[in-house]
Amino acid sequence: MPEQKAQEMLYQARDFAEKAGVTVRALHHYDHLGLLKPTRRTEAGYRLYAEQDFARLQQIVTLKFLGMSLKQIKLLLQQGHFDVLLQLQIQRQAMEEKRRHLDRAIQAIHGAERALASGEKPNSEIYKTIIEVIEMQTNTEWLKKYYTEDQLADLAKRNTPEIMEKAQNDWAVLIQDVEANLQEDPASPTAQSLAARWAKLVEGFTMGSPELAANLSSLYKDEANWPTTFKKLYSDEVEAFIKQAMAIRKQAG
Amino acid sequence: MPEQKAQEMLYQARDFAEKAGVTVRALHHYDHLGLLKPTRRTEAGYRLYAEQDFARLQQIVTLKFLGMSLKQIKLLLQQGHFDVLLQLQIQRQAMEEKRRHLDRAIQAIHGAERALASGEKPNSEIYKTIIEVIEMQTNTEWLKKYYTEDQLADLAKRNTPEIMEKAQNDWAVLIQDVEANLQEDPASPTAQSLAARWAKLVEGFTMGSPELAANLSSLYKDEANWPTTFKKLYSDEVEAFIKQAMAIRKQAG
DNA sequence: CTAAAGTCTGACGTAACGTCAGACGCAAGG
DNA sequence: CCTTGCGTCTGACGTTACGTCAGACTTTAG
Repeated sequence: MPEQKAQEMLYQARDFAEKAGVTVRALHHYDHLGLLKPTRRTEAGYRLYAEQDFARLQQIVTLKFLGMSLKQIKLLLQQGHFDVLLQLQIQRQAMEEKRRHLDRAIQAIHGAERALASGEKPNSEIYKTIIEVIEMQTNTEWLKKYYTEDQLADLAKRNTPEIMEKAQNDWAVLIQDVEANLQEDPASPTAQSLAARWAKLVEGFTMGSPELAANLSSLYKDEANWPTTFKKLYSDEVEAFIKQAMAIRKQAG
Repeated sequence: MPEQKAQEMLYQARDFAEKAGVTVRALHHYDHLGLLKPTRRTEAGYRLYAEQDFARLQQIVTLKFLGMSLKQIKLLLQQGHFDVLLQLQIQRQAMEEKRRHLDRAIQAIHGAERALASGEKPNSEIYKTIIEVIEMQTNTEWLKKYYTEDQLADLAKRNTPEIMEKAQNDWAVLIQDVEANLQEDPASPTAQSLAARWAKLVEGFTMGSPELAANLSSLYKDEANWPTTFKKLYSDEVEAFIKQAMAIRKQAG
């Protein structure tokens, strides 16, 4: 229950905490760190927070959402905002690196799930399979069988690591979506929309170059020689479904 | 230096650690936790690791890469692999959530950077601006001015949160790339490739629907009424450049 | 034999609170 | 006036995965 004190609106710990979506214990903690001291205390020592405290708490919560440590936050808030932006940019770069790590881990699990689900690997080799997937992510030697050095260099220049990893994820999401819609008619709008996304991803990789498209095609035909973990990026059902949908798309298109 | 002991190859702490890319201290720690005990000890108490220990250490490192805690790893390794896959899937979901959080934070910083760089907001309002960006991510009320409920519902159904966030990021990356190539001739291959990516993203949003494309266009024309943080997703220079490149693209294509 | 390196076992420090525990404050009912 | 019940306060320990000493050995090269 908020307290009316003359002109000022004061909040007790619990109300104040709820208003900002944090716990009372967190308030204690911030107080302890000198990060946010309540405006006033009652004689008995109860913390009383005012509106201005709320603004500060907002900033703290926000910066925490952005991944900053309380120590950094304290520094930023006490030394004013003359380099907050720079700090944020540094912070962003750190987070982008974390995201790359997460992406690789997620992809690795996805890859292992597929390899094990396809039954080509026994469940007992789960660890080996995961390690293979992880190594495949950083080792692209095998691609040289299908592309010239020039083409790979060109791809590498155009596709930064971030874009590559995002593309991998795009594929994973799309394949999931397709799998969830295998019962659809390949001519249906849903299927056609999936086909459109598929075409878009392929084009995103070849970037309109017919040579690349040709090599990509030869790569896919040579399934027998792929590294084990690349096998079964998608199931035969998915392949068949997309093939049909694409045929209809071309006809319509 | 590895020790030759009859038929067995034994490694001392440091060599073993380096072989696996961890620190000696980490080995102590794992030993302490009972996660990885060395095969043997010398009389003086020096740890000696064998090949079989290496396999186990590999698994530990791998699962750690996948974001598991040592406690979880210990459980998994001791109870055999009969539900490792399930654990991995659970783990993946947790990581995907972390990824979403990271994405939102990164986008928020990006958004604030743009808003501040464009000079429409004074640097002193940096916190307010960030909060606005974060709120805009979860509040799409303003879009209703341009799309019908039906269209928004349709978009929401087709574009899961993950896809939306990824798309936002796609745009950010592309815009960065364009900015880095403003000095190019809009007819150059580089520029045309950027234009292709641009068109692809637009199509990814409208999914081929002419109504959506029309609404998107009207949204962009009504720049004056966008929420502040949506302003200047890209600079006027970028807009002009892409306009030219797209014109040439249409002509050529 | 000595100095330089490597190893061992504690033990404290880190980040951001969660979770008691023990003591006190405050308003309402008996 | 006293008792409940609920809220708050101040420690203080627990958590995670080691990093970083510190003090005492062991091993090895010269």
